[in-house]
Amino acid sequence: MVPEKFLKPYTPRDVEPKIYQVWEKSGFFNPDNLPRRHTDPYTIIMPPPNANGSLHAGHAVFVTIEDLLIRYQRMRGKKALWLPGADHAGFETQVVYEKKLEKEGRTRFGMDPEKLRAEIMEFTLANKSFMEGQLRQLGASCDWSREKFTLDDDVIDTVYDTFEKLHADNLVYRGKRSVNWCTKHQTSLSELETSSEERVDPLYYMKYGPFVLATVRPETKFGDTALAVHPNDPRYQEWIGKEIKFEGLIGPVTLTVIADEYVDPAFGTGVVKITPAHDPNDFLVALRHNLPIVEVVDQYGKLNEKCGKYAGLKVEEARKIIAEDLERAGLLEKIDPEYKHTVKTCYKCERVLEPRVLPQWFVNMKSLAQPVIQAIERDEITFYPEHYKKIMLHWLTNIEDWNVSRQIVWGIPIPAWYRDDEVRVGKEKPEGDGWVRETDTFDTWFSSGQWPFAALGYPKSTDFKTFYPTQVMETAGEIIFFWVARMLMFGLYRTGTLPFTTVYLHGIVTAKDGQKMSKSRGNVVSPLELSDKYGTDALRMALTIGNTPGTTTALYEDKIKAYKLFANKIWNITRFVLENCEESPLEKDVSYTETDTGRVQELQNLIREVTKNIDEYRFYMAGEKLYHYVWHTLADDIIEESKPLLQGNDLLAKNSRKALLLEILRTCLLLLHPFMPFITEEIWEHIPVPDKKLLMISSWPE
RNA sequence: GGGCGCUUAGCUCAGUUGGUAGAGCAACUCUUUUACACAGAGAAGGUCAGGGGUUCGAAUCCCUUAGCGCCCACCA
Repeated sequence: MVPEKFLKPYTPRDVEPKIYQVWEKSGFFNPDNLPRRHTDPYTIIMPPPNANGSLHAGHAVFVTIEDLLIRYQRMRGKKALWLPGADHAGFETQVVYEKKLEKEGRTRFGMDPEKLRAEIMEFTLANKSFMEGQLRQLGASCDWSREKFTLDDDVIDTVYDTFEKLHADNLVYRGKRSVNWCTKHQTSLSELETSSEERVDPLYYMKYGPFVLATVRPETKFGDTALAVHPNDPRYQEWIGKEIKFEGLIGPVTLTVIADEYVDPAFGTGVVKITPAHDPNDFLVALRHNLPIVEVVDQYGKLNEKCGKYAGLKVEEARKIIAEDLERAGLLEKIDPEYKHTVKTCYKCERVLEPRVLPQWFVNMKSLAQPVIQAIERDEITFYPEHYKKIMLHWLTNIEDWNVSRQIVWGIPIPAWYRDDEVRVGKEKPEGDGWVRETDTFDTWFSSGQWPFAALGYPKSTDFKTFYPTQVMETAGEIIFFWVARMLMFGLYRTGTLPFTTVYLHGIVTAKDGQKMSKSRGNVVSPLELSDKYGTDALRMALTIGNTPGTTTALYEDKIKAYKLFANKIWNITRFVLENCEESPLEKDVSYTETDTGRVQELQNLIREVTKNIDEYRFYMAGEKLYHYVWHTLADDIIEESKPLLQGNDLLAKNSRKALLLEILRTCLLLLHPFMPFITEEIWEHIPVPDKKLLMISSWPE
């Protein structure tokens, strides 16, 4: 009897949640529970989604690809572990939460840090559990029993150990450096967390005593601590080392003229005012020449008390007013009104960042990068797509020290203590009185960068010994520097072994018009809604086929609809096979006709091609081949030619064909399972299979 | 200022080491034949951005031009 459900179109809603429960109850997501044949470990560490909202299309891509890999390897007999996680996502989450506070008419500033932290924790944990449900809906066959959160105690301990080791190795230091400060978010940011924006601003030529010099920021002049010229500039030789005195806007000014290679004689007049507190280049000059650092812009982007009557003005207002006053005082020679330059902005709020000199923690990256550069040059890491190798090498080669201090509460507190001029690193308060704990937290990527070994319980756990290094890191190309590069460096630094040897980078998912999905454009599609509407299998196929590594992929409903039809096609093929082959003898008792032998060979070619394509990370091609075979070979040709055979009188041909149809269907389900796990498992339950077990742990066809 | 990617059928994109151009969707014609109308059969559609070169042969390799997009970069 053909089950009644096959007489109706396929309805994913009735099937998917039920099937996921079957899988989860089976325990086979946990590699420890897999049958004995699963010996060699195969590990993927899931990029932990930020627990501050819903899963988006990009998450659906990683679930699709990583689940495909894991299911494939599990079927091939690997001891497959896909380790799920959730990321507290420091600054990102804090920004999301601040927006929520704003909507409620509240603000984080002035809030008790402990209370704020507790509130964000509650928010994050709620999102985390919500997202876990969504990952299940997308069919993720990950081992929930091993799920990690980036704020788990053991993870924090590992992060602290790394920090202490870096400190002991002189690879981390606390120093006053020029950092990128966001006046809205009230924190410093790393170089990667900045964007740049091209601007057209006036370039002011100001008179400084005997000199004229060009600047776009006249408002920082009160923080000047020197003037600089190029050491070989013939125009200014006599001034080098001399002091100049002149009357400024708020009183007399005395500045020494220094010589530094940094000055470009061809720009402006060849004379630069050095304002170390508010310009990163000037800061470096100040370090070389031991210049004082005078802060005149405060943390809110306002001029401070050192600016006389201009105190309290915002930078932008001050600039205009000061330019006018300079003009009136005859101190402005000219203005170039259309000077093109770029400014650094906060990648979250797009406000112009203020360079500020603050005591912060920095990681010396050059020595961490060096061994990774060598490993990449020796091709110990394979990148998909290939050209990321070059991009990675370029970035690692030009890497700078990394500011890991953030002035936000939502993060792992930096384990450091201060007393007068003393600095101690460690989780516990040092002996003695007067120690004050650091209030800054780590850049979230500092801990994320340690995720592969931290999540596996380095150094003591057996999981670490069994599952590290992992096989492949699959993630978004846009976080290659933020995350992938740091994992390689920290992984090698802490464990002596690269955390993975294959990096697969998928591209951004866009809307059909190729535009990036964003709330403001209103073109965001929710993968969960699409899954509800068309089924997860269809969504996953749409995200697999036509999706090549490193390039953007357009996701739109028509495409998903096509794969919903494909699911239905498989459903109806099954119905045909069940209706016709119920009393089929087993293959071993049947000898195939010549035609059917040809069909078996054709099927074997398919197996070979699909296997090869998956092994070589061409999932889109494997998926397309399967789609094409199932629809246009199996359904259109084989089933059509079977009809007269099955109704005819040639018993040998009939039995051969029945056995063939069943074999093809079984093989297709096996091959399709990593792509469309739900419908294949559901059908598997209803067709005759010798020694049947769950499809998810059945053997991949050879 | 460097670096990278893309440009193939109306739309979205494949095309693995060079061997007579592919898929899905859309549009067209026919067909309700007991797996499926969430279907089938058939036809149509491209000088593979332009130009040059290597080769017996190039969408595929090299050079070049143009358009689009991205990343990196401390010049006031």
